[in-house]
Amino acid sequence: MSLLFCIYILLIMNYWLVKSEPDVYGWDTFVAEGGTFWSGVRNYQARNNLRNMQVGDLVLYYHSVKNPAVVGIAQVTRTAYQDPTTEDTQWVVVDLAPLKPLKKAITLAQIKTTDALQQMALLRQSRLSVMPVTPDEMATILALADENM
DNA sequence: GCCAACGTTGGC
DNA sequence: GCCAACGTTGGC
Repeated sequence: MSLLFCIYILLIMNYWLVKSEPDVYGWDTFVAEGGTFWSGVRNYQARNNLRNMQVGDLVLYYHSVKNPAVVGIAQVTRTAYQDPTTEDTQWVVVDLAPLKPLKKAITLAQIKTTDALQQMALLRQSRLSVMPVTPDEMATILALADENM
């Protein structure tokens, strides 16, 4: 890949966060399966976020309810298409594949006490299950997790 | 288990 | 269009 192309990819890349309960579909299961179609979203805002995902976008994988924390990074491998788990054509899924676990999981408690993360949708819209993450927020989380990507 | 937040449904 | 009732999510 040319340098210009790499720069272009970085500029158009978007960052996201998806929630899953570890007892329902945790990171380890996700890794064991090598990825999945992200089904079951039945909320318009979350659906719209799924529709805006592009192949290659990085997705923070968040465990909700039990030990709430960002635990890994996934990558979008296919853009939105009809959710195969319903006949209703208004719902979509994307394909996600695991990229890597975070060296250090970033707990919700930690996010709440980090100044640079106070504006995260995770804190402001607690019930949203698929949400955008800004490049600054992404960089902050990766730094906290000792990741240099 | 409790409760706050909030999206949806349905009566008017 | 408003709002009460209700169901779900998710933190604690």
